[in-house]
Amino acid sequence: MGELREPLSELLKCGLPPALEVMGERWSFMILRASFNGLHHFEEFLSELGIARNILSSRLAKLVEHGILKREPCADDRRKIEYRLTEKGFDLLPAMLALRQWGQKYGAEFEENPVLVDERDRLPIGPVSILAHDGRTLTHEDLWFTMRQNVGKRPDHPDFIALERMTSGSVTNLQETRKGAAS
Amino acid sequence: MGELREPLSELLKCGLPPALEVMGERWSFMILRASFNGLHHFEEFLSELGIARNILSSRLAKLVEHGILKREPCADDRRKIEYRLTEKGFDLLPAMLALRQWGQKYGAEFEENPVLVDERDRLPIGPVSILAHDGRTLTHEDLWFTMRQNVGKRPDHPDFIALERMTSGSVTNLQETRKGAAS
DNA sequence: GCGATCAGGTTTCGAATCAAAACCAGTAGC
DNA sequence: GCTACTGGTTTTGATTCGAAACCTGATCGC
Repeated sequence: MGELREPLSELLKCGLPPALEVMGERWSFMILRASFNGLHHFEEFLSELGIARNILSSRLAKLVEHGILKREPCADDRRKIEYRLTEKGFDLLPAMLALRQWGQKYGAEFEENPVLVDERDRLPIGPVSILAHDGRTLTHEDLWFTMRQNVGKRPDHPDFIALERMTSGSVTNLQETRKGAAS
Repeated sequence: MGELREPLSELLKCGLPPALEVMGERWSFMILRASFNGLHHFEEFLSELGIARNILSSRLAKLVEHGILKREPCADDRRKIEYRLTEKGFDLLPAMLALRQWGQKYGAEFEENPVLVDERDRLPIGPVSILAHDGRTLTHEDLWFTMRQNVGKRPDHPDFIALERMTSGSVTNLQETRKGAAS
């Protein structure tokens, strides 16, 4: 990703802070992982994760509040509550897997077992990847930032060069360029 | 992912806990994001992120300790210290982007600007994806768990059916099967 | 029906973590 | 040698975490 930068003033203005508000807290990802593994009940999470009771209670409440899990009383036994992933929750799978694969690559001394496979051919899945719009896989060296109105413009475009060389000082100019182009 | 489960006893035995040991702490992902954006110095992180001084200090130390950033004194001004991403740090990009895209999709009311593009055609990147070994993109509905020695076996294999129907009680049996097959 | 048990919580209280502010130690510039 | 800058540490209070005890509404056994 070279020396390019996002405008520093916009560092907080991206999807990361809202994502971290829920998933940045301790145990959130572990609870999510347990959910992906088919756990649905309070006491299951409690005994499998080794989390404290009150913390589990407040985490589940927060995950429900943010629409990642849904909470519904069991039909057959009304003492029980079912916690199930919503679509929004399932959408966290790439993030969870990417983190897990990274931890496996660098942190773990053991082999995972069982292993996640593609249902179709039952072969292990590949690494979670960053894709171009046409499906090529990209690395950090293939990525650049550009202002929205310059998407698709060739790198010899003046705004582009400005962006590649972006420093703290050049940000203001670029912001002005943006406003000018928009009006 | 249906009703299948990983053996519950192995819930803790995966890449997630080691990954969360570093990246699960508050600010770790924000510091990482700032690093991807070309910030290298203590005071830069401090003023851009709005993090407390002592916390930043201990987070940077931890990220360095875990080999995600490297810490080296500046050649020209020995008051300054440079924090730079290592290869291990760059490998967190898919996880960070997946989280960020999720936050953008569900949490943010604003459009991101600037936007991440593919260097080659300057078009915005696609979503971070789970890939099969042959490059097809997979959703959670395409994924199954299977024991390592059953990789590639057709779904009509007896162990496979056991796995698809896996419940808390059937885990023990499967573990026995595994041991039997290994010996 | 009634006591025992179970699921899913709250409450309480000590320990660890976070955050704001003040202080400190090497450079660097002049 | 004086001052400012960079990258810390220390101190102190607020927040969060965690273990254990307690509570409330089903369900079960009889």
